[in-house]
Amino acid sequence: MADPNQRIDSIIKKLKESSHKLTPQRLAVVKILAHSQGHPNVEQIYEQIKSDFPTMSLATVYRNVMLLKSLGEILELGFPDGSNRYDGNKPYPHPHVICIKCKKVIDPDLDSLKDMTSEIAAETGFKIVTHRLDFFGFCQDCMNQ
Amino acid sequence: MADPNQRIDSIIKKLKESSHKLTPQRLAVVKILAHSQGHPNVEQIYEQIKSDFPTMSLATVYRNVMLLKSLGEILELGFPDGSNRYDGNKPYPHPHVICIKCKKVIDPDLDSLKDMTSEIAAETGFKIVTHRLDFFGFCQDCMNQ
DNA sequence: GAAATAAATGATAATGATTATCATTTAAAT
DNA sequence: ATTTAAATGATAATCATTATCATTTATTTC
Repeated sequence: MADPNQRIDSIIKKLKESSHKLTPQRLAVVKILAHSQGHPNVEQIYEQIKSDFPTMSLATVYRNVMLLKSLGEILELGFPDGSNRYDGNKPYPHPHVICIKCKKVIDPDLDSLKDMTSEIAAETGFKIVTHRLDFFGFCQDCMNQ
Repeated sequence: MADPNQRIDSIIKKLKESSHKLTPQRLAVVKILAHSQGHPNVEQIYEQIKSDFPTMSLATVYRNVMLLKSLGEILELGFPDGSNRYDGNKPYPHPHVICIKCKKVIDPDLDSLKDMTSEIAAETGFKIVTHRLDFFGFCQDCMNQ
């Protein structure tokens, strides 16, 4: 994965460039997302921060996650079941594999991922902006139970 | 697309097999989904039925759409923005192209759609059950404005 | 470093899509 | 025609997210 400190620095730079203030609450959200592996949701980010920052408000987590998303620094993963998870490491479209049971989300390597986007654009006349490719199933841990 | 009458017959058969009653309300929902091209949402199904069936309840549309989904006769498309649309013609995973502006959803032909599922299963150890492949952009109509 | 100010925060209310509840109605079996 | 389990209509409850607003604070300016 991307080096967390590098990610943190680059996000802080983006925040300053867009003249946003660097509050302790904001920095806490940035740090968690830059270090995250498991694609956390807002509630998980909130709980993690609250343990050493008890005055943190859930609304503030929502606001900062929204801001980082609008700056293009994190990727929002809205899933078919309505849940939202966030990827602070690779803020660009990439495939995901989701366990239907334990809800873990992983980033697979996919060699055969051709440039389907250009084929779609040619066939439909759309100007394609982004895409989603998600596989749903059961992980090995959940199958062994 | 699949022949609507064929779809209606096959859905009715499924309903009878699973001993569900065939009410006028239920049949209206089935007919609209079997004839639909544009991947309607629940509200659109409801509005369309209400015009010649004014006592129709929104809750009944939700219930029947849910039932048809659980019988595997329609495909629910939950999108990242939280919206839900339904495909009554091809109730199996297939790619979609979505216009971000006018929200139209079309089913493209995609030659290069390899069997990525087996590659993912091999790499991750997951037992893959389903997948989603969606492209988001602007359709030609919306670009010409 | 103190004052000024626009932005951020915390607490909570509002929203909107979906689901649950429950009394009444109805499809289909007997 | 009678019976009964299922379906319906109306509406309340839910839950994640967004909006509101008074208060606090990071950063700029002197």
